[in-house]
Amino acid sequence: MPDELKLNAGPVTLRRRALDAARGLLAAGGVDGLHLRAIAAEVRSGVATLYHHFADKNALLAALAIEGWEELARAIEQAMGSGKFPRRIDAASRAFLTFIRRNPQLYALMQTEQALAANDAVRAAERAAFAVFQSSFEGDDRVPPERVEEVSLTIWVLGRGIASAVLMQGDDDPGAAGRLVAKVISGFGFLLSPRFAD
Amino acid sequence: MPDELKLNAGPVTLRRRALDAARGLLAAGGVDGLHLRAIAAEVRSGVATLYHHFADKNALLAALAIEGWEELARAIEQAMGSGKFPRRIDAASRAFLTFIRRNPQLYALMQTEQALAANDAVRAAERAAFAVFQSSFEGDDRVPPERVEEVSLTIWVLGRGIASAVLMQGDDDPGAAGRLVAKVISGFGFLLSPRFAD
DNA sequence: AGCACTTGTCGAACTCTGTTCGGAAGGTCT
DNA sequence: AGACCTTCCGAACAGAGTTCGACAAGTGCT
Repeated sequence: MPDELKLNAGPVTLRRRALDAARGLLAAGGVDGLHLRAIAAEVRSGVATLYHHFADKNALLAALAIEGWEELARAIEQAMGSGKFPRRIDAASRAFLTFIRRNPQLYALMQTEQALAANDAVRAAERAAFAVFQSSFEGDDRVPPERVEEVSLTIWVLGRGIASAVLMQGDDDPGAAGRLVAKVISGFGFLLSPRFAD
Repeated sequence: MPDELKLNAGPVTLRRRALDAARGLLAAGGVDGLHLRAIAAEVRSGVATLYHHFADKNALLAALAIEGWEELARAIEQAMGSGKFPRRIDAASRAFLTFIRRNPQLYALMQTEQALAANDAVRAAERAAFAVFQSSFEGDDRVPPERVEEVSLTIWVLGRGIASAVLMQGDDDPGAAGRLVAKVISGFGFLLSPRFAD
């Protein structure tokens, strides 16, 4: 994680360091490889100390997920403003896929950790990220305002599916993930084109 | 699980009973609530005994997932042959969504359990199920043969995304899942229609 | 200064998992 | 009868999250 991506300013508390360490361990070993004792060792504290900064392990994972959604939202926002794509939805979608490719384990946590499904704060952060994504359709004359929600939701959900499929692929073939994404995008493009006459 | 859905014939071995018990516990409490001791208690055996029928817990989960993919493949096949929909892809998609709605926890295991990502047998079962799904496009004149793979993959992945989104929703609002699915399908339909001019 | 209270810290212990070990019971060959 | 294999199990082990009780350092009040 380069410094310029860290918008987590403020004092470097133990909580902050623990979250950073957890993020590193998460990227290295996935959720299953993320243990409190390892985090504690990384920040040179006792395990019990972590419980003074997080209610329990789920709270720590939730904090991680929330920061993930916020980061994704910022990435989408920034991509939309960059003007590199003629259509903002294309920039937003690309930012989404880039985030997944760069933070697969973090995104897996954000998306599939059942223990976070009941966490209101996490879901609020996800809704906020989706709202940013949805805003990429503003001013797009191809979809009328009353359709924007369902259309953006469809693409958002397709993105979730792509992430899910990519994550489930083994790491044996490094190019497999890229080819899979390319196929899906190509297939989607065909379905959107007039060649597909319903 | 009604009896007519059980195509797991053969002798009622302990392995078979353990899998059935596991499936019940899975549906009740999710993967996180599935413990070997609970399974052992359910089939009235010792925990160690389970290790004579499964190499470890992952092997048991893998067996569960494989049966899930096989069951999904059968459901899709059956739906395509029923003729209730004019287009076979519609029947197949419907069967997919029905399976997810009826077996959310099992599908979550099949789709997102990282421990199964490296299991070849599970992934082969998934590929087989996808092959059945893909066959629903045979004879569909809207998509040329060379496009069938990527188009069916796109819809398959969209289904994964829907499942993922539904599973992440809390259980607080029972109708939320249905509304979400409806929105996505509606949005997808709009994108496919000529009204969406790219 | 003295005292109470809060905060941050930690080692040790507890519970609950998956897992392994050694042995017992029962069948099937030679 | 003896050797072997399969199936079974209680007990113990190791590794996770979690809780407990205590200690140190600061802060505010008298």
